[in-house]
Amino acid sequence: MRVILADDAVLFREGTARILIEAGFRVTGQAGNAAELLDLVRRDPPAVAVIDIRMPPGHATEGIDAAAEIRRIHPDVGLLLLSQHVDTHHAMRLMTEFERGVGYLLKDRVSDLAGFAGDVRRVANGDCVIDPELVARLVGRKRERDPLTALTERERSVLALMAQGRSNSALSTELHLSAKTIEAHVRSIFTKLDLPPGVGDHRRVLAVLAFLRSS
Amino acid sequence: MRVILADDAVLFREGTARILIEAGFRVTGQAGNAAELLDLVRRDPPAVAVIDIRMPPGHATEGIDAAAEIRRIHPDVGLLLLSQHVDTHHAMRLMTEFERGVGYLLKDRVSDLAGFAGDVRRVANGDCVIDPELVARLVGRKRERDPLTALTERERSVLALMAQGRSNSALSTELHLSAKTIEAHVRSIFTKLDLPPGVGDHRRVLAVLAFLRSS
DNA sequence: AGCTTGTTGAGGGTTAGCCCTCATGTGCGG
DNA sequence: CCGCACATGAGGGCTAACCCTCAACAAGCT
Repeated sequence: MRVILADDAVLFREGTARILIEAGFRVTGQAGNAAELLDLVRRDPPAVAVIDIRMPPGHATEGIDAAAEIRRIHPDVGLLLLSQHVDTHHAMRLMTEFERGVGYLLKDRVSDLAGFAGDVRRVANGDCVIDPELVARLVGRKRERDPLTALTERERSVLALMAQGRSNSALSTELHLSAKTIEAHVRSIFTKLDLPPGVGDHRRVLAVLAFLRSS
Repeated sequence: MRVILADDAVLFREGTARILIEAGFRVTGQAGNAAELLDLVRRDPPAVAVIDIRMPPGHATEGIDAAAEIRRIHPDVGLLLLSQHVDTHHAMRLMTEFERGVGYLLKDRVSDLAGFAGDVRRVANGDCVIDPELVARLVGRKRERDPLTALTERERSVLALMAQGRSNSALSTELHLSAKTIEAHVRSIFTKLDLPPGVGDHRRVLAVLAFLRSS
């Protein structure tokens, strides 16, 4: 069974390649970023692609985006997404966008090589595989609302940059939006995070704190 | 050359083991936590131990602590510490506590397997190896330890309240000081935390982030 | 077609929080 | 006594970030 690996962390990617080879897979390619991954898949579609969610250049969702593109051009390629951290947003997106042949595992929680190889095969065969802790989180998350779930994708991007201590001007430049648009998003974030104006509050800092608590 | 690996992330550890075996090392043991690591080293001291800094149970500094213990009981065992993130505190501790036969590399920045194997050998041979980015950071950091140590007691109080998302007005009320005094302290905090005015920076948020990182 | 949501952004107005200079008083150490 | 650090705070000036209303377009759903 042919597999392609995508992860910018060389040590991890090369190590995983060797593990999969030992388990009987044929690693037909390795990519360090999303563009290389798409190239490799177009050239020679594997049974399954094992993809790190965060890859260059932005280290945000390039892995998932590439996975979506792969699903579009090659619907039969299984997609196993690996992540360093629990992220229910990514998991939710995966579960809703992909109906079959998809997996989402945490790098640090793969405790058994044979099990891992089995998961890769299952995904290649069209099954869905998801880390059990994520299942629990998703179920548990239904009740307890993460305030950040109320934010749109764009708003979350804006807030992530705010949380890096970026100014509105920097956000405007980095997201290629006008200052007015940034202000509109910031205001919406405050509203959705239930941060009304208060004499004693520094709402931007409070929004950043909410973001950090959620990550 | 004999090597022991310690990392609770099975996928990473097993993959790294295979890479080292291919490079000619003999992996005489693998540990998932610090206690197992110490057991293995005591039983059969290797030439070098490759250790993840963060391991169970606390995922804080168990790797370094175990390394210190190994250096105590087997001073000739090389110690290569691996970390997921740049952390100059850990690096500083390593450089001060261990004079030779020590290395500190970032998992995500190992870009070349042969180079990695070479680093492992160098550490086993008593050399010191450190990620170049960390060198740069350390050089820049020589002067400052924890940035917050430069702050006066009063400034730390002010910053703590800022980090709760409080406004200057609230600080003024809660600390029974004038608005002008609050401003003076905030300005001093920015200066001491080396946060000069920058078009792209939101300095208050950056100061809060520095506080949170330090806590 | 109508409605809703999300994205983008303009116009106009306000102010909290920043910036600078200057100053006083206290405590400590040489 | 002098110098320094810390704490406090005044006067004055500036602007990034906030606030509001309004609007256009696209996509998805009924």
